Amino acid sequence: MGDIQSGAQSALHEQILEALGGDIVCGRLAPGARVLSADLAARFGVSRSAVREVVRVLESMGLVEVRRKAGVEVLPASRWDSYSPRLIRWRLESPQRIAFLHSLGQLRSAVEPLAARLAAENASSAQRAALVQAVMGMVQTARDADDEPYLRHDIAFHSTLLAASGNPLLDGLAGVVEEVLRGRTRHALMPHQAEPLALRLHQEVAACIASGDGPGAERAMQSIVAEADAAIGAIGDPADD
Amino acid sequence: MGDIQSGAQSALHEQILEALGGDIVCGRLAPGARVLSADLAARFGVSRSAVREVVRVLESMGLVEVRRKAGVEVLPASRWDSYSPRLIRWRLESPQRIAFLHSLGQLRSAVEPLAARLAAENASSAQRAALVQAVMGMVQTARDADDEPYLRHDIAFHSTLLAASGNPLLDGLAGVVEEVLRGRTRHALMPHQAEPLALRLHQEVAACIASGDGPGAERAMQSIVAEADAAIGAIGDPADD
DNA sequence: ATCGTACATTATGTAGGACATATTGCAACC
DNA sequence: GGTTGCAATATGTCCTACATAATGTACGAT
Repeated sequence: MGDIQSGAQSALHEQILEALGGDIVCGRLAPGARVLSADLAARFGVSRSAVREVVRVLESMGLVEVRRKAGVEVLPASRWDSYSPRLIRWRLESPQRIAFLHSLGQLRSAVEPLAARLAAENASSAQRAALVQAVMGMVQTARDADDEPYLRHDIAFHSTLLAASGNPLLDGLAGVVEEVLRGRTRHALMPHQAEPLALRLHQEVAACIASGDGPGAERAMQSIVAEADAAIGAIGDPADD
Repeated sequence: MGDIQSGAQSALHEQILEALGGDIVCGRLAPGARVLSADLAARFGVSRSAVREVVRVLESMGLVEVRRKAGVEVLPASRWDSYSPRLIRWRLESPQRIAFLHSLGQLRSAVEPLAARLAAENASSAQRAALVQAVMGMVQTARDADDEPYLRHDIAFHSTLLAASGNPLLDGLAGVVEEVLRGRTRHALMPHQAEPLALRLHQEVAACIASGDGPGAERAMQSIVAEADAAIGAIGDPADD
């Protein structure tokens, strides 16, 4: 809420988008609430042009609906299109973050094993090498698993795997998975040291894909996602800031 | 391309969004291409404001990136966020429609069986009843499976099932699945009469969910998606308009 | 001749006013 | 009391003006 800081020059609509979107996703603007775009302009201290662009984007994400004469109406969560990376990020910043991470975990448990099997069949040799490389990077940085370098290798692993599936829709989930991994680290849901089991499973997936063992890759990836979801539960449940 | 028809009043930006988005997704505007927003305004015969709103939405979907002084740049498909219902629709209208439907089929083969199992565990009694109801509607309209009433029941079945999973992210795929079913009908990829096997499988899923049989629902749903994907291949491959 | 830097050009970012238009809600009338 | 019509209002669109930042070029130095 409140005014927009005039620190970062330009990207004004970006800031307003973040503010408004965050307000809606976190529930500070409840579904059914109506706001007049003129009021928004006044509240944020910007022109109507800027507000209109923001509202258009929110509308395209299904967060709001704009009705002539009635202002913009906040829509219920069921109408949001949940796979916009921005929306994912907002949800990971909302108080219901833990529940949402579990939903993401369930989705990954269905999608990533399939992607692993397809990757074992379709990956290019460069991609197979990149997967092995990523795992090596994870092992080398495992002592600080809650730090940026480990995160980067983890992201590279999963992104490469999804891309290697050869299915553009599975690849399209790379951004979502990345937000999950980032959110997990950012919100201190990662152990300081990487789980040895997790590392071993990542190695196995990479090895199976390298050798073209689809079912093996699928099984190992199932274990990865199950382990990850369990870890969030263990850490996240007590300390629910 | 060309000018915007002045027939439909208002919703101007909507029309431009459809035109521009379609051009990009169908490849008429190739990735890497740069357009000046002033040129766009001139081409469509509208003001810069309208174009700006459209460009913002396209940017939020990852279709374009706007660079100061360099105009808007069309991004490669890997950058698009693939799950926007609009984007799905555009892709189903593009020449690569058949390939995309197979990608969607793979995704559904991972997601919908999981959703069916979860639905068997979590569905409300109203949802269980709605599923049975939807299947009954499909049976009754099965003689014109390529027609609107059958389509409506089919959509109701899958949407209800995804919602009943209790996972908002799976529910979030309802729009995607709906576009698949609609696209399949619109582009004449449905048989005139419904496959008896498909009907029987839908009945089995509904029955399993009604009785709380998760694994059974999962298996039957696997068969549904496999059958659907096979059907598209059979019809779509020869007649690839 | 090539590289680096400084500047002018240029297209976007933002603001704000103007008019058109559709929807809402009230009021009058049947 | 229900229906029709009118007026108020907020959005849709357009236009103009100025600020700003990035690009590409030209100049100078090495």
